[in-house]
Amino acid sequence: MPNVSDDVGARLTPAGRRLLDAASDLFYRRGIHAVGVDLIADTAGTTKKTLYDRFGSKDALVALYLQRRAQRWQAFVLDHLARNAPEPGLKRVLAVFDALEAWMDHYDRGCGFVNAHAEITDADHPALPVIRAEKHWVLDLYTQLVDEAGFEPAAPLGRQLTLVHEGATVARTVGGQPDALDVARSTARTLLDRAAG
Amino acid sequence: MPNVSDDVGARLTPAGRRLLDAASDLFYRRGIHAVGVDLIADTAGTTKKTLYDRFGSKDALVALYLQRRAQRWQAFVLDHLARNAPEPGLKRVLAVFDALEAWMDHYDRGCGFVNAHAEITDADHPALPVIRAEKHWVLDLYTQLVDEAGFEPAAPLGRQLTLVHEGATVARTVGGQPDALDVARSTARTLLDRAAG
DNA sequence: AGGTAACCATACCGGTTAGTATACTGTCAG
DNA sequence: CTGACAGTATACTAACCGGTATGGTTACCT
Repeated sequence: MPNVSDDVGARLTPAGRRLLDAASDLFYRRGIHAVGVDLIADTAGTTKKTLYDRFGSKDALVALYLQRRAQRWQAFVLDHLARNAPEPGLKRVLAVFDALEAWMDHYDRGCGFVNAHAEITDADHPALPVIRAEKHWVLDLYTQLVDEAGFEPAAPLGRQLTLVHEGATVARTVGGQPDALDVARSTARTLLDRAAG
Repeated sequence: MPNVSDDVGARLTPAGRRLLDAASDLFYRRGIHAVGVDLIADTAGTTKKTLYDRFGSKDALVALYLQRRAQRWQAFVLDHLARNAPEPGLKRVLAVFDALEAWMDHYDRGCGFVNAHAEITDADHPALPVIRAEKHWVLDLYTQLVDEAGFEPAAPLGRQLTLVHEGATVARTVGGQPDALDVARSTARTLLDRAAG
């Protein structure tokens, strides 16, 4: 079952929170390599000293940025499902695509995890497990929702819907197709319809 | 109709060719921001002077890298189709996913265009039109193949298959699912089956 | 013979990179 | 009272960034 733990930034000091907020915004909008620690410290209204006292390294800060982003994204989806489609079934599965569309209305630079993965080449980077975990969470979410909706076996259908989900994200941002999520929903409906038939 | 023009690097001088070769490999494997012009020149066994004499700027070199990558990818797909599924029909549509899988056997860092898009934030960057064009080419390819296979209307089905295509690329690399293309093929088969029914 | 394109080598420019060092101020708890 | 913690401010390192400048050497073309 998808689970969302406590907020990553909950135990941070005020300056630490400002740093993580500034870094998150800058990393997502301008990329990781393009944003230096000096800019992060200046934007947060503090100093590099405090940044390294709190987070130890830029890589750790990057990992924390993605960890908190994953938590917020997951909480957003679960909240959307609870509000709009609380009962198991086909409608609840399709509501994930609505949640993705609503999420992307606030973020126009695509998937922060895919983007981070593009910039990280070091196999030991602490952000890599976070990225993998987020992708796994989406797969598990679809698989579980499909299972709860009564489809059997659920795993293959969950994997198919995950492809559509990721493809829609790329098509909308990189491909420049504003209505990519309409296509995704129609695709998902067809796949679910077929599996039910 | 998908078209592939002459090789981008055809008119380059020997040193220019070495520079573009080195830059292409480095940009794809390590990312754009992480690779400096000094490293490119050293790897190519030449100097920065020659790099700027030939290409004018790093941005222009990036655009050329993506342009040539798009040409090679497109030629690879069309060649694969001509060899393995020369006749219009369902098999020819599905063969694109085989081509994608074969292509990705050589490249383990995902879609170079999605990765480049993640690093480029300047709206005036000369590489952006190249990225858009590549994504558009894939969409046109699927739409045309579906049309030639007799599906009507072809456009919606082409868009659906494009989502599956992009999603499989992300799932295989970022998601760490080695068999993502098996899922993509089964998904595509279902969608085509459904549209034919 | 003279021009030109291609190339190599080196040095330089101002600015930025991640990360560390030093020194000082405030607050709060034992 | 004292030590620990959070913070600010500034300076510093050594390396790297994209881009430019200077100067010289081939080779080919007219």
